[in-house]
Amino acid sequence: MTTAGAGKGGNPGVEEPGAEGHDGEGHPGEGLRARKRAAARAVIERAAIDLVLERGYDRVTVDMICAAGMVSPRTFFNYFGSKEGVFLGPPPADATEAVARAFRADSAAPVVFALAKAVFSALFEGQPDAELARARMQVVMGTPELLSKQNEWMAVHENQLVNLVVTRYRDQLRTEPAAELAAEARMAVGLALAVVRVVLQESEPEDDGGWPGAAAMDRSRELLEKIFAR
Amino acid sequence: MTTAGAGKGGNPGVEEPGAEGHDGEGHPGEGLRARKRAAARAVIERAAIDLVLERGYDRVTVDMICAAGMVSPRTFFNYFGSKEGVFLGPPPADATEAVARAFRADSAAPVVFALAKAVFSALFEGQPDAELARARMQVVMGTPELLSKQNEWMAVHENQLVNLVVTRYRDQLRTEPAAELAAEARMAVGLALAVVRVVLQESEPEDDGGWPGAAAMDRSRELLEKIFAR
DNA sequence: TACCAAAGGTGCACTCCCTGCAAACTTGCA
DNA sequence: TGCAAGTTTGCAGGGAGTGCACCTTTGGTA
Repeated sequence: MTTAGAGKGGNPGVEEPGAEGHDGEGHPGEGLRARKRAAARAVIERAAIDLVLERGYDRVTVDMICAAGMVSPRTFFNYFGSKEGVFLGPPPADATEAVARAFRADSAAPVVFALAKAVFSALFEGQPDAELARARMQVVMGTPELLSKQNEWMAVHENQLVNLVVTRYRDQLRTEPAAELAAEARMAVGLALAVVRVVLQESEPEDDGGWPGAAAMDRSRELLEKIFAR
Repeated sequence: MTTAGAGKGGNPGVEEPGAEGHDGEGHPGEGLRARKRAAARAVIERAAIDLVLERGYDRVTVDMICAAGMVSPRTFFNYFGSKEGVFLGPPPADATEAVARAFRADSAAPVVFALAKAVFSALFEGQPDAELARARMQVVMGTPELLSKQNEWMAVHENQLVNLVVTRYRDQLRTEPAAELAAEARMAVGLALAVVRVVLQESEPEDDGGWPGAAAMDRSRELLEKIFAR
């Protein structure tokens, strides 16, 4: 959605065939239709990731992925909406809610870290296949274009995150004028996303397998304090 | 550089005709050749910006810009390398050096703010025509795709910025192991870029005319302190 | 002043991403 | 078994971006 096409406008144009979004495998009793879809999806994703891992993002064409995944290009676009889509997973719509949930769940941590953690868990949750998730990560981290899209992803939802934070401020009975709170919230969100980006880049793909969890987060916290201590 | 083309790889492929980069108007005594180039460049940029302001980014095609700017599409790409290029200005290569200079120049301010300020000045410096610069800004801010590219721009050069910061740490006679310093620097850069992004978004296009200078920066500083005070 | 080599601009053909549309094919179900 | 809804696919086409060969303009020179 960056370049071609006449009347585009963004991921919204991706009207996935079935109803329930992006499952990893297709729950057993969901009808042949749904299972087939999920399977096809999985095959294509796998093919795409392997291909890119092997040849690099821009030496892989959509046609290649389709050949390997045994679908027509048209179907590919029906599923993922764009070449990037197959690597970045479903567009934010679904994910934002997850972030909100995670954020509200832990009201103890300082805003910035609670937020960062929430974004993280949203980024990694609902991915049943750890190996696949890691491979995907590796691809995204290693491809500036995709990384950039990831960030865009975050940027698009900055507003919702800001609202989330403002709400928390309100819950903390803070009484500054709305504009003040919003400004502070915006900055907090910016910082949180920065933390996410940094941690994401720190963590090498050949890690222990899990995703950068509390450990990395604590470390980044130390760093922040150090930076601001002077 | 996001979508099309076979063997691309990035802005690098933009081999501008002349030598000296992107002047706004062409210094009087530079030879007819250079002056013409600069003039053509200016005309195209102006046309592009006006067009987008009027119709929105993705309702403007490169062909339209070329028609308005009176050059062939091929020439357009020779000049700017991509549709985005005409709005984002010259790719980082030139700009990074400017950031480095600005950063080194003020060693008094805390790292994060010195860095943010430096990026700002690099972003806006060397643009003789304030009105044009503002219009460009307006376009970029109002177009997610372009905004995302801006960020990519920053991301690509994060490493160089990190080195810059590490060097400063060294100058401050800090003795932590290299890895430590690098990690801290990376985080600092991340924060600085976050500040830049936030300030950029805060400042509305219909501002007083200048670019978000020290004022906004000071404000963001207050915010940061507030956020970390708890 | 006429001429020439280099620099720059263009047209052309082609690759690639992506979309709308309608035909063909599957599946779920009565 | 038959049909309606759900899916896949082919086709045609638009828009970005590139390599290449050719033509025009400049800058300088004899």
